Amino acid sequence: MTVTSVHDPSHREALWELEDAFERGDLVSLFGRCTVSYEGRAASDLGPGDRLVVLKPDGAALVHTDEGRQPVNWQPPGSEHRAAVRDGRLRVRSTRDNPDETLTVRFAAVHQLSAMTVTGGRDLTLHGSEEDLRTRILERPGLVEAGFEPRETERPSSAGPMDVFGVDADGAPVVVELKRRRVGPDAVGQLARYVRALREEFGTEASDSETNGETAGNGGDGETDNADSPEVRGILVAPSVTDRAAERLADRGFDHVALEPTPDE
Amino acid sequence: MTVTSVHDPSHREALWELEDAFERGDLVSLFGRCTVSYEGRAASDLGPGDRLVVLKPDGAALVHTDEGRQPVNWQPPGSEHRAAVRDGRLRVRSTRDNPDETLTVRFAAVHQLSAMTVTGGRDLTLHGSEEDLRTRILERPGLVEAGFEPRETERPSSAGPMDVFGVDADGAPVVVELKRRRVGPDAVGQLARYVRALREEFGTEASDSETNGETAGNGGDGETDNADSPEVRGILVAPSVTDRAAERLADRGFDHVALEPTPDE
DNA sequence: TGCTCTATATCGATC
DNA sequence: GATCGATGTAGAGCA
Repeated sequence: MTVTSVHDPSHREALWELEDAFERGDLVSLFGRCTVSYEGRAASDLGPGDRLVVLKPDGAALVHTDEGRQPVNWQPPGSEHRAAVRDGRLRVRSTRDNPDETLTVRFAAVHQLSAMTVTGGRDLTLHGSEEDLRTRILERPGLVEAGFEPRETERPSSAGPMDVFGVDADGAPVVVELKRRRVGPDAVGQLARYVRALREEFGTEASDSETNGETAGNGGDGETDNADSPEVRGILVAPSVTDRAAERLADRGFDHVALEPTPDE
Repeated sequence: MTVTSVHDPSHREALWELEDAFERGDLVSLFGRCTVSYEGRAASDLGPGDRLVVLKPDGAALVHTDEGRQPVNWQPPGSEHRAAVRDGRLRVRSTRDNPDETLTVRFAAVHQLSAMTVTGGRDLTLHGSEEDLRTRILERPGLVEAGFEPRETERPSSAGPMDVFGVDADGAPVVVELKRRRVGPDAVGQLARYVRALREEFGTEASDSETNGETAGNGGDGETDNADSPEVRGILVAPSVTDRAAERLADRGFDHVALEPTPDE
């Protein structure tokens, strides 16, 4: 059997089991009444109470109460677990460097200790991510716009790599920013940086009159020195946008295409 | 004992224990070989392997492998846990609405099931940097205000102990409330309670026109001799404050001093 | 409820 | 190692 389990062990018993489990590289689950203290980038203290402590062989440590998705305290992978008995009580300590951080759990009582040697897959296949959205657009560019032709993904620019770069039906360059979910104004800012970078790269001659029928009356106030519609277009592809984001899109003359990462059924 | 624990239970046995644990509002830890699937904003599948499943009475569900700080799959608080035996195997499902999401864990074998009735505190005091902030201020009172003199820390009052108590250049009493990070209106309320308590304690003439007296014009810097200014001053020391908090500070005639818990480099 | 911002964010890719 | 961007981010504050 790959699982060892002790109920209401003494502190010293718990220590033995813990050390064995560390040795074996087991995944440890520890129920008990304890206090927790953390010192590092910040610091925290947690008074006595019942908690679940998880110790992973990769160095991760988690302290969970009965509430919340997040652990109340934790240590990331790469930390080092040590256990000891101090003043007759089990103490579990997880430390790491850079930054120097220490998590200490002091047990008043250990209710249950279980350790499992883990076998089997740990690779998750996730669908519906931004990666899926990119794939979907590259396979069916018409979803973005009739006549859109993707030319490059992760195309570098002075503002960093853009998600998709291509040309529209008129041959005008298009920057496409992909978001897998509803977005706020920050995404518009990101798109704007790419577009600005490309305009600078292309020299930004003001030849224009692309007659973008859908750009809702690009008012004269927003742009710094581009009096006419931009040579480089920006399209934000996301399931939806916030009101504020829509305003900023309109200000800059960008378009929004409503698209989910995966087709709806 | 508040902990129940079963080793290598049958699927039906595990089901009973799980249902009892849900009924009691226990925190559940479940070791076993299982597959996991998730459907919602995205979708994912995880093949057979040994994992630790945590089920919380607030609806949170976590699936952990032996690696990483993050659960490989999860459900946030507010979800609903259900357990059943299908095809002779234990199935745990956690669902929520808005968005509609379902997490399903199908067990090939349950190695260990533990459930604990949780008692005790769950409130974490993230104090560390505030301690640093206090130290920093005590060592360099001028950071708060020119001429400020700390007199006492954790000075007791009817509203509880205040972070720092002192006097300003004019000898007026000052309550300093420390926060290690950006704060909202609640911190202003806390500061106000301390100030009110001190005013009562000092028997200060009831110039409690604090709500309408001097509003914004007072704050600033040259509070050398404001006849209207309250006898007891309040200063909130925090890296930054929300807009709402700033309004309340102004309303009460308190000051905000922007200060990080630790010096910036 | 929805929106915005912060986090001991975590995590991966890239330079 | 440092920085940048995505995340089923989670969680708090605020309208």
